[in-house]
Amino acid sequence: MSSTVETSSPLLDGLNPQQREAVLYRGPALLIVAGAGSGKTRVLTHRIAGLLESREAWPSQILAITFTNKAASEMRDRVRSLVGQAADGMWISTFHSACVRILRREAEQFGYSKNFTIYDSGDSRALLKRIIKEREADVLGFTVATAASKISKLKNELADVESYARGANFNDPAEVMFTQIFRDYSRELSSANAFDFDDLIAQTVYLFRAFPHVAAEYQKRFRHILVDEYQDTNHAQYALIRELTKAPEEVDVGLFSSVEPASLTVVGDSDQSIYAFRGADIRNIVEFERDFPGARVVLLEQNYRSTQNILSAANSVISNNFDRKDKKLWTADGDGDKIVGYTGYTGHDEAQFVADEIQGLRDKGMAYHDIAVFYRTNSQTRALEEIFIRSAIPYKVVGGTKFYERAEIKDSMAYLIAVANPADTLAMRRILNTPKRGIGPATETTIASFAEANGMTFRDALRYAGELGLGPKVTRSIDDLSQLLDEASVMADTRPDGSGVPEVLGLLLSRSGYLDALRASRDPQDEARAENVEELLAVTKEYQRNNPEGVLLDFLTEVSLVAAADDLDDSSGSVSLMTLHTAKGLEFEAVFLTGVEEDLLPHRMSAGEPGGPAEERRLFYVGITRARKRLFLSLAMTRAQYGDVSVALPSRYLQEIPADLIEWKQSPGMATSRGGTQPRALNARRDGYGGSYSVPGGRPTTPKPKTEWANAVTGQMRDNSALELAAGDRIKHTDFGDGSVMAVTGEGARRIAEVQFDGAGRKRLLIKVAPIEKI
DNA sequence: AGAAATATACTTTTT
DNA sequence: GTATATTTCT
Repeated sequence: MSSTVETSSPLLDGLNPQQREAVLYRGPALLIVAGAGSGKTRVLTHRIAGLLESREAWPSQILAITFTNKAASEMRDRVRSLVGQAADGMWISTFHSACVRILRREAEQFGYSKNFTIYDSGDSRALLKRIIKEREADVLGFTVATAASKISKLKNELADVESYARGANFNDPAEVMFTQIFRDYSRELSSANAFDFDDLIAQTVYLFRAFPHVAAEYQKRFRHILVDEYQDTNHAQYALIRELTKAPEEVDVGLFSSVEPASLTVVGDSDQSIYAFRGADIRNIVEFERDFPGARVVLLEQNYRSTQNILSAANSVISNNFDRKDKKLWTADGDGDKIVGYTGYTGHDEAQFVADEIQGLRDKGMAYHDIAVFYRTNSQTRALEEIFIRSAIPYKVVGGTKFYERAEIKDSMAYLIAVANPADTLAMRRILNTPKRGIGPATETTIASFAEANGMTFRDALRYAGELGLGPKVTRSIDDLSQLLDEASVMADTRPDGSGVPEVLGLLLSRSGYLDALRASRDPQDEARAENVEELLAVTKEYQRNNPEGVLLDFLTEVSLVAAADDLDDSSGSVSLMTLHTAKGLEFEAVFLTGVEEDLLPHRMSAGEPGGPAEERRLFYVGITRARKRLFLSLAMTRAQYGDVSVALPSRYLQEIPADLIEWKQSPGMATSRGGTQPRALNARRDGYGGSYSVPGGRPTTPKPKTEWANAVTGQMRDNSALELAAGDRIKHTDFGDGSVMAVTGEGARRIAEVQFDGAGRKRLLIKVAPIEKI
């Protein structure tokens, strides 16, 4: 059944024995346990190239699933550089893109039409908001967020309304209500001819299970299925893979199935599982060998990315997670520089450190695009951006508040959706009175009830404006809009003079008066909005240039499925800022991991979740292992969040790194000073995790007294809560020198002094913990 | 209907 | 502090 072909080919050059085995093994199932930086992409691409080169598979028989579109195109490029044009017929895409592709082809099999549109989470939330309001479900404690996450969880478990209702407790009014919400939501989605993100996977599984002849087509077609980041697959994705790797059911009666199940290769690392909150089930990878009996397992532990110091830190952090197979990353390339640590006084101070170090790296010849700054939450970008702008460091925030979430962009997109998928009432309602054309809620209701009474869609009801008994002005507005949509639709379908998406959007934006309304507005923000809309026009042009054959629906699909990491441009010449989640799968010469504080990393929200702190530790591990040469860990003693300032403690994970790996430019020791005893002293032994903590009970070996973790050890800590300060006082700060107090605000532990320093400028200081004294 | 003013939550990570 | 929801006013 299985064999390992012994050959020597360029595809094997420079691979270590384990990598070679992973490339060469042939059999029904292969699990590659790939530690961070162990060359798994290389292994995957060489494996694919090997299959193509030896003619074991045609390109069209290969399905490779990656986590992001960027990873997909990278993989395609690398296979192409190995085998040339043969790479072109393969399916290399994300789970979601692959499912869209299948669903578009098969939609008509089960009551959808192939021009369905995709609801992003914002669309889902908007729909749920309306449903919850209509049902007055908020009195039972339902919010959009709770309903959305519950529905998402259910869909990821492949539950639908009926199966949920079967198990529901009808004596519980909340469960009855939720069933109704879920039912309304599903009904609205299907009547809008739309899928949400979770549907894309779940409905594909449903399609395969309900229509074995459809499933058989794909089971026969795909002979080799490869899945990257397998540790982050959820149950629905797992089920999809299971369906695809079943032996195709032979339709001809009485014949043996002559087609073997597809061969499955999965790559993953349970230590990098960071999407449990999204339904990822680590058991998928842990129990792979049980799921696929006879599976071969190959372990890749040699690391080709990072220095040994970085790897040692990563190993020692992750070893604190119990319930994992022991795995140690190692490199043959030497220790490298020490990890640099810094404790800022505030988030701004921390950002300043990052900016200064980036300039230092730059002076030594490192390019900006080789540097990345990571953080746990998106809101942490603000301080970084402010300082970066002031320091003239070019940067790009990857992901975050996205372009496509802006209202003006959603409006423009809604026009396109209304043309591509007239059944999508949500989009229709959005543009109905955008720009203002005198169609208010009352008119909207009239149209909706007319549509319902006559069994037509909302869109078609617009064609009967004259029969709604409305005023002449409103009737005229509706007519105009309806005609504009028809014209745009004809243009999109027939593409006169080679026109495409940009022309359709241009027509809609100009004839609807939307763009003019923005330009004519006296709200200064509308100028920026108009620019954003023009930016979207530019995006469509770019799209059409890259995809001359692409139609409106293709454009909409692509936009719906972009991942945060997709818009990362390697040649941009700027520093990349992103969340730790977005950073997965990427690598940089130098990495700054910021905000390494309790309540941030691990995030306070994770404390209650079972397995939360362990998942946060994996997140920290992922961040550390992105770095090739230099790693910087930073935190702040105080962090400003929405208005007020709170005291921050160093993350528990910091002490899990051996002390001799970190060189503190400014340690948390003098920074963590708090009043009273310390229930969570920095190097206190913690329940369950005895492991390695970085600070020995005695004196740290760091030379400067400033960098000692002194307070945690000696118990001497600063507590200035008794310090009286008023405007006009002179003070001395250990870092900033002498200065004058300009103002004191706040009360008790929150007292803040605004100080004009003679040498260091104006700072706001939290008096309780500031290293200051009156002079 | 629409704009302006005031109140009110909400802050984890994302395909 | 921000974005959104609700209100009040024109």
